[in-house]
Amino acid sequence: MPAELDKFDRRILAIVQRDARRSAEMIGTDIGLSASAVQRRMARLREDGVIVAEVALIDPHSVDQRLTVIADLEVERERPELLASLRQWIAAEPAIQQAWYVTGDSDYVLVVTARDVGDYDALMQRLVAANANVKRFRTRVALDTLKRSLAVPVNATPD
Amino acid sequence: MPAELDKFDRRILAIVQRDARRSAEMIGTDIGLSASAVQRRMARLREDGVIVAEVALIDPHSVDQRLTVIADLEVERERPELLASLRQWIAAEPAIQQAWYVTGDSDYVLVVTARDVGDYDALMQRLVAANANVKRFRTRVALDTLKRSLAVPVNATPD
DNA sequence: AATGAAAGTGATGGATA
DNA sequence: TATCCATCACTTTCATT
Repeated sequence: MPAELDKFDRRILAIVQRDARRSAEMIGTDIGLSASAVQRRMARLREDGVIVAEVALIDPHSVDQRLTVIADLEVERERPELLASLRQWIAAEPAIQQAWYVTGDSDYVLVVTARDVGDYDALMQRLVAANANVKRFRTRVALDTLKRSLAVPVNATPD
Repeated sequence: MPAELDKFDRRILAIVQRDARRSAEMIGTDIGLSASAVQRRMARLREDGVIVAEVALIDPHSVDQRLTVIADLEVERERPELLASLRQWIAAEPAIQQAWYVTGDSDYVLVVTARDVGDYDALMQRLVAANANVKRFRTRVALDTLKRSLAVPVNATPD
């Protein structure tokens, strides 16, 4: 399960998590491996779940999603049976991009995308109406997005 | 610049932001278009910057990044000349996946990935040492990641 | 202007040594 | 692992609507 990753695997990961369209041949010349060796490794990395998915990143503005909001949810800890349904609600809502259960006074942190404040407000009203255990939430509007990625440091030169 | 997206474009986006490896032919049969039409549209969506990138998503655990932290930074507003260097510092730091300038009492929200608490602590000490305008920060450790994506709702059936 | 079909190019994923 | 080769996917061209 904790797949052993060597130097080559890590270099492949470093490349494809920036550009998944790059051909195996180009990656191979970059890292000093043949194209088929790169392909084999990528197949194994997918198989092992190291590469979870390959996705296109869309500019939110181009699809009229101009607003990003960080929402902190505070929930009633006394009703654990409602937590599962809150989690399902979050999972099913496309406007919620990311969600963590966190330490500190507010229990969940959400990253929400919306057309405008009205759209966001409607979403949060639906969230509160559908989840009785949400005590309150705090809204922080992103005035500027400095960085937006899910890339992870892979330490490409350990060997 | 605000590219006009029709029903087909939106359906393509809905698909490729979940799976960028899907062939143009399969997408075409799904949405009722030929493979070459799909390819042409995808080329245009890339050209217009609607598709920003196509990337592989890596499981953080498989590369020993077990910790995700939401860090709220509070900075001195009085020294705008230091803000630019803070932004550069954030941009250059691979452990910081996402960063927003937000409304509310803490000015920046960061999503940070790290091996463990020691790794995270060292990062934040470097951040504070390198950026004199950072007054304080708050750390919230993600105990559970419910959702992790940059997918955006595309409203695939407006027409 | 955008489509679908067909031809040409290039990448991929096997088998083999 | 690298090389070879057949297959698949992508890109361009072109005739059509």
